[in-house]
Amino acid sequence: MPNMNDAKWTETLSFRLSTLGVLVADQYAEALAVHDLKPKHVGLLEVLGSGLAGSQLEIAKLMRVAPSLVVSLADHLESMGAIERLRDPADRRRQILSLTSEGRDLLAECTAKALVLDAKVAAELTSSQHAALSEALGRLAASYGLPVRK
Amino acid sequence: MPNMNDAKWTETLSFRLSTLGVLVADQYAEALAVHDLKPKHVGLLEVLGSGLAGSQLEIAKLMRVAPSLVVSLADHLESMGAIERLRDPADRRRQILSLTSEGRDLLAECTAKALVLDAKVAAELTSSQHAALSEALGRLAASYGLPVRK
DNA sequence: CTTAAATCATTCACAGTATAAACGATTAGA
DNA sequence: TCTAATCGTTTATACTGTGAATGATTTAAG
Repeated sequence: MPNMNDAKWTETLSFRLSTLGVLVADQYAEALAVHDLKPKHVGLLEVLGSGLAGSQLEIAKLMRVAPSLVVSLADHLESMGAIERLRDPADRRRQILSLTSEGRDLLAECTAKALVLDAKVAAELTSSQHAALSEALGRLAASYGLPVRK
Repeated sequence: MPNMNDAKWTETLSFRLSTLGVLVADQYAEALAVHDLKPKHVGLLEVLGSGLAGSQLEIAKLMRVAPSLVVSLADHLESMGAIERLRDPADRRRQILSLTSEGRDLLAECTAKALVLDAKVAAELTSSQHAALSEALGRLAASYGLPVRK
C-alpha cells in the first residue's frame, strides 16, 4: 500500500523554512555578486563592523569556519581595500583586522541590498503576517542562537 | 559618522529566514547521513514519489539542477536499489525512473527523519506561533512557488 | 636562562558539489 | 534520406571549504 502523507511533508515548517531560507540566501548571494563578494565576505565585514572583532582565530570561531578560510576571505577583502591587517604589538602572531572607511561604505551598501531583499519578502505578506513571522523567527533565532551569517 | 542600524539588520526577516533556513537544511542533511544520502537524493526520491516524474531531463528541470547531476544522483540511488531505470519504449533515448519498493521505504524513512526535525523546531514555539509561522511561510512558498528540495 | 610546548596565521593538498561542454545514440523534420 | 535536434552520459573544470604541515612567535617548565 502506498503511504498516505506524501503531500503533507511539503507543507511542513522545517521543509518550508529550509527551502525558503536557502532560496533567500541564494538571492542575497546573487545581489552581492555585483560587488564581487560572497555572503561570507559580508559576514566577515559584519563581524568587524559589530566591534566584536579581534584576531582571525576569534573571527573563525564566531563564524564557525576554518581559520584557513578566514585567511582567504581576508585576503580578498584586503585586496579590495575594505579591511586592514595590523599586527598586534602585544602579540605579534596575531593579526588584528579592522574596517577601512571604504569597508564601512561597502558594508553599508551590502546592508542596503539586504534591506531591498527584505522588502521584497515583506511585500508578499500582510503586516500581521509579517509581525507573526518576525516574532516566530525571533524566537527560533534566540533558541538556536546564531547572529552570524552562514 | 558611523551608520545607525548595525544591530537592526540581524533582526531582519530575510536574515533570520536565510540563516535559520540554512541551519535547518544542514540539520536535515546531517540526519540523512546515516542513510548515505544527501538532500538532493531525497529530492529526487520525492519527485518520483509524487508521480510528477518522467525522464531525467524533466526531473532536472523540476529540481532546477543540471542534467548531469541527475545522472550521478540516479546512479547512486540505483546502486542502492532504491530506483530503477527503464528505457522508454516509445523513445529509446529517454530513461524513465521509478521507485522500487525499497525506494519507497527509504523515502518513508527520510520523511520520518524530517518529521522528527520538524517536531524539534515546533517544540521551540507556542502553538499560535507555530500556526502563524506556518501560515506566513505557506504564503511565501506559494508566491515563490517551489515545492522542490534544494 | 634556555629549551620544549603551545598558539596564530598561512600555505598546501585534497575532498565534495555542481556546472558546462563534448560525445554517442536515437528521433524528428525537411 | 540526411540534417538537425534531443536525451543521457562522460569528462574537464570551477568553486567552496576543510585539515594537515610549516614558520614565526609566545608561554611555560625545568
